[in-house]
Amino acid sequence: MAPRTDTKERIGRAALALFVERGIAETSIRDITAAVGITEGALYRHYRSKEELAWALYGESFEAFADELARVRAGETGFAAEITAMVRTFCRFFDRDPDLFSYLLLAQHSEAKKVTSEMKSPVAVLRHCIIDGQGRGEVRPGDPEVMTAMLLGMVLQTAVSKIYGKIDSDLSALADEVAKACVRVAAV
Amino acid sequence: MAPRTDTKERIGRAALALFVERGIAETSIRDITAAVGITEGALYRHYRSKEELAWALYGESFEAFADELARVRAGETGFAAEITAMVRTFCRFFDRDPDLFSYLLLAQHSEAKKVTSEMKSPVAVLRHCIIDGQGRGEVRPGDPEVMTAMLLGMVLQTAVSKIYGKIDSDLSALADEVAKACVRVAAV
Amino acid sequence: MAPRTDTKERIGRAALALFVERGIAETSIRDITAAVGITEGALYRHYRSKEELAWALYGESFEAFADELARVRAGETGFAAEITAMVRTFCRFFDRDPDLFSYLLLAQHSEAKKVTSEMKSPVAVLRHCIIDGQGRGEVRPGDPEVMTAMLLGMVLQTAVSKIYGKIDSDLSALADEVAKACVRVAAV
Amino acid sequence: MAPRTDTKERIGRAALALFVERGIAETSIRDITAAVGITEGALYRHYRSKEELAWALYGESFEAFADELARVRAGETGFAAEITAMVRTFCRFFDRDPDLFSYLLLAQHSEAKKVTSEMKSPVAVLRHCIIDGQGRGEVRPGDPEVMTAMLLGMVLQTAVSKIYGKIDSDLSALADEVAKACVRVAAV
DNA sequence: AATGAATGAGCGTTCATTCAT
DNA sequence: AATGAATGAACGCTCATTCAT
Repeated sequence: MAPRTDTKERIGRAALALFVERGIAETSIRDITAAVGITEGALYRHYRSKEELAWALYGESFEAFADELARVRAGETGFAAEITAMVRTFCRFFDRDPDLFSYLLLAQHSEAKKVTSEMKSPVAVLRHCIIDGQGRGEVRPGDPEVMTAMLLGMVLQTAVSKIYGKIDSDLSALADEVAKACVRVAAV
Repeated sequence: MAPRTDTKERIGRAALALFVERGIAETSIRDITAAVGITEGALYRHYRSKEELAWALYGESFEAFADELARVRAGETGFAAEITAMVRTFCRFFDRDPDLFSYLLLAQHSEAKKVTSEMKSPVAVLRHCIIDGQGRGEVRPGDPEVMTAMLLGMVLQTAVSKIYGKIDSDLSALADEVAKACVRVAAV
Repeated sequence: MAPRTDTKERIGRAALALFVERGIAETSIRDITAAVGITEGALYRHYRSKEELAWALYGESFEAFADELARVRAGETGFAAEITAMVRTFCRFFDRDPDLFSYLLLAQHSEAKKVTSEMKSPVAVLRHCIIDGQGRGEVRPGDPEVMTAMLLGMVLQTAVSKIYGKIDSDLSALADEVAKACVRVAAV
Repeated sequence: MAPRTDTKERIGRAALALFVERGIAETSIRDITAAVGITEGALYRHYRSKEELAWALYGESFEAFADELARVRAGETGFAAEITAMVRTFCRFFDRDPDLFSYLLLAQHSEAKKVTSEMKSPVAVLRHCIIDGQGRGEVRPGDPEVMTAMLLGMVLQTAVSKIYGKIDSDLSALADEVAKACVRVAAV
């Protein structure tokens, strides 16, 4: 069952890096396979199309991250503790694999449309945290969608600034600062 | 001096709508000219290339919005009043021209790289507001870049949620809620 | 309304010759455009796809020939006279444009499936001739489909033999011989 | 000496069915091996190339059928008896294995060119039958190639009509009708 | 200003075939 | 015998752009 080669993974990593650097549409199959050191036809043994490749990279990480986020949240009690742990998880994810995080950000405009309602979503985990917090009276009332957007925005835009080189430190070093800001925004 | 026709503007509007709907790379010159009702060659009388078209749409609005934001900020005194007025301006801009706002958001990954330091930038206006607020002791100390990212993120991600249909109300109706959240995050 | 160039026609002639010589699938767009002396992209201004090109070449001639055949038949009275005139028309068509005739023969396996029931068909003209002849008692009774196949086969296979170089003379020179054979097969 | 598996035969049958259904060029090695349930490389243990496969399928049956036809003809005396027996043989062949018969018909345009003069050919058997009939004064004089084409056309086009579903009955049920038509065409 | 035919380069993809395992 | 990853060449097609009219 173990694959005989790691070509599929090498294609995935090369594609990820190029997609982030240039954009998906601006990256050709030839670019990817040249980076891996294989010919174009070889890619199609591992991915049926460029679209499937772009989606596989997105969907797999998207759900894996949603799982991790849900697990982390389940280990905490109370809104403040939950959101803090989740922000730390976002930041650690970014620091560990900036390309992958950037791709998830970048691909929002193309791949996010293909996310089905059955799929686990990091945003849904955050939204549930907020809704449950509202239910317990820990989070300000109001449209949870708006609160979700605001907290998410704080985290993601910080990551964007880091990507663009405007922020020097690791995101993990800023995690508690961002988490506290989230609490100030959301807590009653 | 008056243009004999409004073809250039019609190209701009059609391109904007298509760029937002499908993405820049996924929109062809043919798509645009077909939408306008002219032939492909005609576009090149008005824009020298697709790249120039995409950039003109971005850069012009980008600077115009920065100007408006700076003007609005200048009409207020104190961080809370300034940020509130600016958030309202963001929201009004979105409600007035969602396509244009979306384009500015979407084109971040491609066009934003071409923004020169001499150009006026909405983000710079926000950053100066924060730095000045810190100078007056109204805004929490710390890396202003991080605070800028957080406030910007709250506004932009709310707009993204609106674009994706997760939020029903006008953004303007949410402006004060978002502005207050910004104050909670930033104020000492 | 007159076309400014004859490129579309030149593409059609070149494609026809190559399709007949090598087969449709074995002829590439590059083969065709190289034969015409244009680049590949230029072809697509005149035909939307290779499939449309292959079909246009088939369908147009198919219906035009059906029309001619019907007209010729209408000018005669009685089965023998009708079939004789029609066989002559087949033969004259072949001699005038062997490539086109061959293409109609060759494309039977691919293009004929796309013929809709609303389209005029040479075979239908022949079948009606036979059915009407049976109605007047001039043609042997029996499944008209079988009789149609037999008469058609005599004409077409003679053309095939001519294409393969087994027959030297013009097909028109053989028309009356084939027509008489048809009468012997079909007449009561 | 006995083959350990029947893979080669299974490849041949699958290829035949697909070639007839879609055409040779439109059928890929993958299509064939997927239908058989083996991988692509495995096919090359049995056939050296796609071309050889297509040709083997054609040539073997072509000569085998020529043999059968010659044998059947040898069992009869006189043109009418010979042609009748041969037409019956054609029809029985069709009814027994329509895919194979169709393939022989379809591959005329590609494979027939590779038939060498040393090979036995069904058409040659028919032509000899006609020439000998002419020699005995039983068959009308004239270019035997034309007569061969006409008789062959009657049989083959009837088969084509059957393939296309225009004729319902078994071809064998029509054999005597076609044979009599052949006699009317050819006999003095 | 606008047309529309044409260019030339590049795209995503498929294919028959090879070969180490 | 069979696997399946890989090759290398070709394919149909689209694109941004140019230019004679």
